[in-house]
Amino acid sequence: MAGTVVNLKARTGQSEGLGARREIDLASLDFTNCPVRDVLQQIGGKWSTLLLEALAKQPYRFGELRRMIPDISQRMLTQSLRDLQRDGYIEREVFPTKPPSVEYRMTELGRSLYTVLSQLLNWAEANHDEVRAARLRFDADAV
Amino acid sequence: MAGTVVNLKARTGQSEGLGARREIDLASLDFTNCPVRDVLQQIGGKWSTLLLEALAKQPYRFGELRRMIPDISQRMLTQSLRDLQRDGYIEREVFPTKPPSVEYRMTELGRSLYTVLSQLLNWAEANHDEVRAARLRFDADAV
DNA sequence: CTGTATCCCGAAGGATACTG
DNA sequence: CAGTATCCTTCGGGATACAG
Repeated sequence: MAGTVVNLKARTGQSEGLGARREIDLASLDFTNCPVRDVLQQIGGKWSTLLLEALAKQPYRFGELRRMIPDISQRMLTQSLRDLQRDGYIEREVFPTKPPSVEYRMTELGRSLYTVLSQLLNWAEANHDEVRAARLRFDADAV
Repeated sequence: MAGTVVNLKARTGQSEGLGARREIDLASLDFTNCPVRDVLQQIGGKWSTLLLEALAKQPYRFGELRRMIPDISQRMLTQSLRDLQRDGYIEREVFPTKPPSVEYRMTELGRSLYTVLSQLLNWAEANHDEVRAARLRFDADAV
């Protein structure tokens, strides 16, 4: 089972020490190969999960996605799709039609991710009210 | 099952239309009550999952967390803990000792979240290599 | 239709100093 | 010990215009 302090150290790019006695070495913090952050940073983007949700259902073309998410800018749609493609979550196929058309579809890796990601999305939806209630309580106490 | 285009519309703060025929109303995009983004924004923070992982294991005091994550600034540690507390994921208890000590512990809501969140963290750890490989391939093709 | 290229702004986060 | 307060930098992301 993951999720212990050992993983914490892995997250900050450190190797685990010998015991609990030794203080951690502050130098040489790399951060570039923290697996969790490396993945979460991507799907933590403003539009990533939205696109994954859409493409999990079926392939879509650029313009279709654009219409489905009217408040995304063209720039961010392109960039988000590129990033998802770069990480191997989605594929891009160009059809050499008269006006060129491009279709995006989810890969197996993407589906694998979406399987666990959707659990989190469902949780968020299901517990949103409780979170909002907690916020109201907190803000009230803070006067 | 959630995670369809209907949810997409919910994410952007819209109510679902009557059918696929009608174009969505571009006006009145609220965004403040998009459940998924409302929750994901929090745990998408740079230190949130790290703190949740630590506190999922056991309660910790401020300084302990600080030592466990040496590259977090005091400012961000305070703020991240506050935010997690505000959303109801963790509790803060002050012990009126000589130098005051404060302990943070996970709530039931936090454990509930962490149950599904840890699945995602495990996935990230397990598939990190594949993601990195996909990136290398993408970057190579792009010349 | 599917993008690139620029410019720009606000929010996230780091460094440092000070406090009960 | 456990924070606040202030300043400053970086970066994600929006608006707009142009292009193949």
